[in-house]
Amino acid sequence: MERKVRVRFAPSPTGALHIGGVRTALFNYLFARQHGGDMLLRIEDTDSTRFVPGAEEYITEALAWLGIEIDEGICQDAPNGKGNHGPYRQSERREIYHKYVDQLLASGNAYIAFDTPEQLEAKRAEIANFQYDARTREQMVNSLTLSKEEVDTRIANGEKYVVRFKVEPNIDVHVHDLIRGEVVINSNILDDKVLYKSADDLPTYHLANIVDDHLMEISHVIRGEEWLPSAPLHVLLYKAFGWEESMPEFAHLPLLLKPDGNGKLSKRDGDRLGFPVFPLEFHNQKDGSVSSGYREEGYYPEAVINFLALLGWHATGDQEMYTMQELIEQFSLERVSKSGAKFDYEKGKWFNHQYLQLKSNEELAEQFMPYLEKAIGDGQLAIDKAKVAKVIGLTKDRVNFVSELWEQVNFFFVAPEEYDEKSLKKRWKEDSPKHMTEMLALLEAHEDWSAEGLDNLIMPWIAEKEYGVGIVMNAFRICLVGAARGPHIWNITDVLGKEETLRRVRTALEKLG
RNA sequence: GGUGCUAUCGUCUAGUGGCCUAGGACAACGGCCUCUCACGCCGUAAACCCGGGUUCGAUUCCCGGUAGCACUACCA
Repeated sequence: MERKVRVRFAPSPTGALHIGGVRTALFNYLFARQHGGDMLLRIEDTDSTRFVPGAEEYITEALAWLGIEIDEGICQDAPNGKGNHGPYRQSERREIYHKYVDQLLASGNAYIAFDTPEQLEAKRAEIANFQYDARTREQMVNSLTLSKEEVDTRIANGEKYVVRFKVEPNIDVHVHDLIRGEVVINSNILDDKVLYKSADDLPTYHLANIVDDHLMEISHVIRGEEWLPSAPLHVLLYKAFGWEESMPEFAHLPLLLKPDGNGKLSKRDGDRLGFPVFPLEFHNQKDGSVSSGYREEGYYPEAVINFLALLGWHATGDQEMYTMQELIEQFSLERVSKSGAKFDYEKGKWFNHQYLQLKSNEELAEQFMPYLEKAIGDGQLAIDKAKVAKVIGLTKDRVNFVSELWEQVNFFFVAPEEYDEKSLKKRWKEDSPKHMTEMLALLEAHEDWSAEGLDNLIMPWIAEKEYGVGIVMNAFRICLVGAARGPHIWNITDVLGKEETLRRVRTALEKLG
C-alpha cells in the first residue's frame, strides 16, 4: 500500500494520438503529480502490421506541447527512453517476453497452439459463438491434444504457432476498480487469449502489458473503459505469474463519445462535424492523409487541458477554469464519472476564448504577426508592433482564436475598398453625404485629435444641428471601417490618426456620393 | 447472440435520504449597455429513463425493465 505511485501511458504508434488518449494521458499525469509519483511513457508496438512511421514522435511532441511531462520512458528529450526499467519500446523487449512466456508454459498456465487462421475461421463458421476455451481446446490442434514429440517436430519444422493462456473455467474473477468498485466476471466467458505469436516473435498486448507493468513497477493502471472487459484476464495473468501481491490498482475511465448520435468519438466525426480529434496536425506517412490538430487550429494547450479535464471529471464546486497546477491539486479518481462523455466542441472554443483573454496584448501581437504579414503582404513597411498590440487590446474580447483577429482589425491597417451592403442599406442614409461633408470640414479645422477632443467637437455639433447621433456616427463608421462594426469610434480615429481618417472620409464621399 | 459498464437540463456536470420549488458552465432565447458589431452583465426556457421495493421521507439505497455504450481478433 505504501509503494510509490508509478503510472504509465502506453499508446500504440498506429497513427496520431486520439484526443481520448490525450485525456487518458492527462489523468495519469495528474494522478502521478498529485502523489509525487512517476509518469512513464511506454510504446506498445507489438503489432508490427499496424505500425505508422512518425507516430511515436507525434505522441511525444503532442504531450510536450500540452505540458504533460514524462518522467521515465520515451519522451521528446529522450527518444530512446530514460530511466532504469527500459527498454520502453515493446518491440525491443523480445527476450524479456520469451522468458515469461516460457514461465507460463512451464507452469502449465499456457500452451502452444498450431491452429491456422483458416482452421479457426472454419471452427467459427461451424460452431455458433465459438470460443477457444476449456470447452473447445480439446478439439483443437495444440500441445494439449498433440504428443510432445509431435509438438517438437512441428516447431522444429518451422511451423507457425501461438501460445495461448489456459484459462481455468468457472471461477469468479474479481477486479477492483477505483472508479467502478468491484467488478466480478466468470472466467467461462473468457477465451484462451493468444499471448505470443511465433510468426513475428512478439507477444500480444495482454502479455506484454502485464509483464511490463510488473517489471516497471506500475502501481496504478489508469486506462480507457474499453479495457474493462479484459481486466479479468489481466488479473488472471498476474495470478498465473505469482504477482498478485504487487498487482496494480485499476481505474477504467469513461469513454469520449460522439457529439451527436451514439458511439465512441472517432476521427471521422471530427471530419464530419468540422473539429480536430487530434492534438497536433498529423501527416500520415502511410496514406498521405492530413488530419487537423488543436494546435494548428489555434488552441492554447492550457485550454485543451482544461477542456479535457472536465470531460469525465469534476470537482465538488462550480469552478470551470483550472490551471494544470490546480488540476494536480484537486484531481481524484473517485470523482471521475462512470458514464461516457459526449464531446462538446463548442465548450472547447469557449475555453480558448477565456485563455486568450488572459494573454497580454504584446503576447497576442507576437502570435498574430504571421497572420498579419500574410494578410498585408511583404511589400508593406515594417509593421509597428505597438500599434498591433494596441488594436488587439481593442478587439481581443470578440475572438476565440488569434486567427480570427485579422477580420476584427483589418481596417486599422487597410482602408476599406468596398462597403458592406447591409450596413450601407441600414446606416448610410440620404443625408449621410451631407453630414460627412460637414463633419469633414469640422475635422479638418480641428487640432485636438484626442477622444475627448473629438467627442467635444462632434457631439455638440450633432446636437445643435439635430442630426441624431446614430445616423451621423454610423455613417462616419462606414467611412472608416467599411461596415457597421468594430470598437468605439474614437478608438478607431485615434489609431488611424487625423490624416488617414480624413482621407477615408473623402474616399467614401467619392465612392458613395 | 453473450458478458460487462452506465443512466440528472440539448451538452459537460453538482448532488451521496430531508438543505432540491434540483445548483453551475457551454449552447439557445430575451433584456441591459451602446454610434455599430461584438464582449460583458442580467434574466428566461430546459433534466432526476420507467416500474416496483426499503423508509416517516427517495434524484440519492435495493430489485426488475428499458436504453446507451464497450468488449467479444494471432489489434491495441
